[in-house]
Amino acid sequence: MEDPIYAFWEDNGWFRPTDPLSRSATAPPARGSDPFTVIMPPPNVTGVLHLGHAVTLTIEDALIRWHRMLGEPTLWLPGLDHAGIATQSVVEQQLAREGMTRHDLGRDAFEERVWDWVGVTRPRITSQARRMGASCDWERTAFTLDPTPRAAVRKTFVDLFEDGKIYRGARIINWDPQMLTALSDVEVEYEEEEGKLWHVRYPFVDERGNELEDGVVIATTRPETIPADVAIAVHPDDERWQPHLGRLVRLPLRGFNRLIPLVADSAVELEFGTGALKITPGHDQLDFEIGERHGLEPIRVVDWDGTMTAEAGLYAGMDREEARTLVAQHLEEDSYLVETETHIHNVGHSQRSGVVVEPLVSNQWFVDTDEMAAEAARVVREDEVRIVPERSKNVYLQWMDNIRPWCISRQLWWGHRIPAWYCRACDADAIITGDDGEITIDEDSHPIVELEDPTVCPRCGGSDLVQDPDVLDTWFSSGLWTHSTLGWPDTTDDLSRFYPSSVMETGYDILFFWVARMIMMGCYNMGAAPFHTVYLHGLVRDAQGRKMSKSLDNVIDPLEKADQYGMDALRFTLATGSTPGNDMRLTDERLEGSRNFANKLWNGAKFVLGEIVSAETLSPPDSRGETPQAEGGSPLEDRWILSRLQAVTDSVDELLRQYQLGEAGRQIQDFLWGEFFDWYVEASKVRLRNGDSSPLPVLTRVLDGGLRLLHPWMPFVTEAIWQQLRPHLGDDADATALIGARYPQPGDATRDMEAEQAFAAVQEIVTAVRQVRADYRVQAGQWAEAYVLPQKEVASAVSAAQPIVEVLSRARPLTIVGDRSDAPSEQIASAVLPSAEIILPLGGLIDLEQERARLSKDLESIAKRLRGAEAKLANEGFRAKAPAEVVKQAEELAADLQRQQADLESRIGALG
RNA sequence: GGGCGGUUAGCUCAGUUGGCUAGAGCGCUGCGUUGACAUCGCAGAGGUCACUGGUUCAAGUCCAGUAUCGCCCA
Repeated sequence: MEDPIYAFWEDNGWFRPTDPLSRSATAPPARGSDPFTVIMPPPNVTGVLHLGHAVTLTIEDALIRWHRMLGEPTLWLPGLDHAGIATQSVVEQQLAREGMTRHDLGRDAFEERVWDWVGVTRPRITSQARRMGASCDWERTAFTLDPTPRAAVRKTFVDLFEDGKIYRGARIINWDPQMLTALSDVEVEYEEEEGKLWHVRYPFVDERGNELEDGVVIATTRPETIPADVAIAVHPDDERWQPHLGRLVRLPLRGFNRLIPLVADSAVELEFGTGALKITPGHDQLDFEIGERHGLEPIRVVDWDGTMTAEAGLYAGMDREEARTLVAQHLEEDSYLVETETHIHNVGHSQRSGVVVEPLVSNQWFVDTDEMAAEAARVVREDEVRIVPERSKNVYLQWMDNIRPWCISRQLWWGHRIPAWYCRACDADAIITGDDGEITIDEDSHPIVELEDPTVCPRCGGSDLVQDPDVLDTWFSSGLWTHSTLGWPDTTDDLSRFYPSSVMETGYDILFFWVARMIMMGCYNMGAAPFHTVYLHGLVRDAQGRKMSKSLDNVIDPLEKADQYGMDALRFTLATGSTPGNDMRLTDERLEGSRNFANKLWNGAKFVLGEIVSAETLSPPDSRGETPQAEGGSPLEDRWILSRLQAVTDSVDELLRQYQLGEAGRQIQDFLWGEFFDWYVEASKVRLRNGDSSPLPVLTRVLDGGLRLLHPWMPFVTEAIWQQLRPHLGDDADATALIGARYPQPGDATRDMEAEQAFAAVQEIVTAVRQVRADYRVQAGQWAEAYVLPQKEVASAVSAAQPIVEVLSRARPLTIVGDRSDAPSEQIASAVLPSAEIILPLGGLIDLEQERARLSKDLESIAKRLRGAEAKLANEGFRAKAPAEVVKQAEELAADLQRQQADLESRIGALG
């Protein structure tokens, strides 16, 4: 059922931003009206659709469909991300199965191989999005490696370079020894692990270099980096070491005779370990900074692949872990190890490969983000960009305010190649060719960065140029996504029309990776923040609340669930399962519930449609009346349901404006199931069975309204039903498809509070009669005589609704009386309600004791509530300070309860 | 160490300007195949809203603190 409907929408052009007034998809785009625009977070091109995507697509599609139905030109722009490191590693794994590495293929052949793979995966991921029902404009689909996004990357890089914000240099970076690439700070995930803290004594030496008995004891978690130590640092306020500052200590490791100074630096934590810190600028960010302050050159002892370098002396060639153990053993044997304690510390792991990240000094490209971050913080702080949920604003601002330079170069082959060239003549020494023929660029080089590929060196005029071998961090191009997809750096119609977009909807887990970068780069390139609102959804977890992961084998495939329960059910479950920013658990039970709702809707609609069709075979459509309005003379249930439709319409509008999609969806469900099907449809049958077709316009109208309201959540089933309903809508058929029909609006009708109150009394009476029947085990199919004594306010409405009360409560004959003496008083079961008293003469079924117990129980609860109400009214403060309306309500309630209490007491008294 | 979030019925969760007897779905109990629907209907049981204190006429809701679980950042 789903695929043909999707094709029907797409073929008719509904996914394009269209003229809101025409309600036909083929009209030219409207220029005047403000569009509603969402740029879709581009899925990884080699990935498969997972639940994170499913949530994104569900929420964005709901927002888009809502705005489309509001008549705004809507653009939802889809795309795909080349996902450098992820895609490259997938293809490298394929090669590994063939017994090859990328180096066997060479760079160009490897890239071709990846493109081949992308050719396979690209259609897969988009067809999965289509299955979800995503009503995005496929004609505008963008890919991060398309010409326009490429040009955007090039232009941004050049601008930032010329601005002095992009530079190349040797800095300490996070190195992934498995993927063999640098990472940015946010790509490192910290995990608490139990490790050891080794306390090591570094002995002082005398003038001749002889080792002395005393020394400085430091605490370290990484003894294998001792060969890279260049100093010992203590806090300047640490009085223990004041007299010793500047003295030398000896590196306490076999094969080393290095003497290093004792320096003071306020970055040293007095409380941690022994208060003294070994300084290893080559393998620690903090030490690197301390080293720079004291003019200490870093030494690199851990190599790119995680083994020890030649600088590590006799430990060279060993793995990091192996060296650690051996160094510790040697320190102990040589009596430099003072103490070993277990220690919980945070260890950084590569987000991609999971291996322990090695901080090391490397030549990389960086973006100095300080100025961009200041602006990106400002637009959020001053609410030019609003973040939902509000609390995420603080998280964002805290990150922006403490931003550090962003390492953007990656030692990969798949991605945007860094647009920098080097002259073989000028930079002969800096261009180093490795054994494999691949080059690396040393620090002392002179990159040529221009908008067009350079052909000659601007300094020497030489034409032998080589391009930087690295590629850019994928998030660099993702950061431009809000405008590169619309044509930037060209000035296109789309760019002027759709930038900035309306809402950026994505998971909170990529707030820093992506949202932050988009705001920085959008402000930088476009001079305006890229969207007005950021909506962050939570993570989908499994039934136990665990994060889904391949290693836990608890990954739920959204499409498999859609096969099982239907796409509408999956979407409804995801959309109503959480509130903004909060995680949700996906369970089969909840999916079943949503499926049941879709099924209920289908069956209910089947009934309504059946009635309409059979009535029309008897009388032609022309003879039917106008669109029903809730008029005074209409039957109570008609007035009630039309008013309730308006009530839920008002509420849904308000909720959607506040991005409360979940609550809005639940309310629509409650309305359709709990009010329309459970009450109105059942009530309508009374007249229909009597050959009176007057409920049909109301059934039609309310079903139509309900389908419209629900469409953004359950597009397929609502469209399928609406297509059947449309021929019967007359003037209300305002579009050829529900996807383009007008969304119900506040102000479409006025509420009829009188009808709502009166029908509430009817519901109360019916429920009470059913309850008494159930208590006395009256056979479900059997009619039972009943009397109703309604309160004055609702008496006429209840009388008018008598046939309905009769059928719904299966009470016949049902007598409505004005006085208790008009009803029987023997062998009766009774109930006292706020709106009425009911009496069922059940004859032999009545058990006096049971009846006494029933009424006493009711009395007890009424009495309890009355005491509460009276206590409230007795409070002088309440009368004085509460709003008059609230006091009045309380008084009415107390009076009501008093009456009920008295009635119950007299009922019990009458039992003897 | 800093910040954020959760703690409401057996389970999963709603409850956003403080004002009804705190709701829903699932599960549970009883009845039921009444001409849309058993993927259903009707009725019912079930909660001192984590704890302590405060503000207020009034607190699940606001404030402070505690406990506990989780997340982010350092």
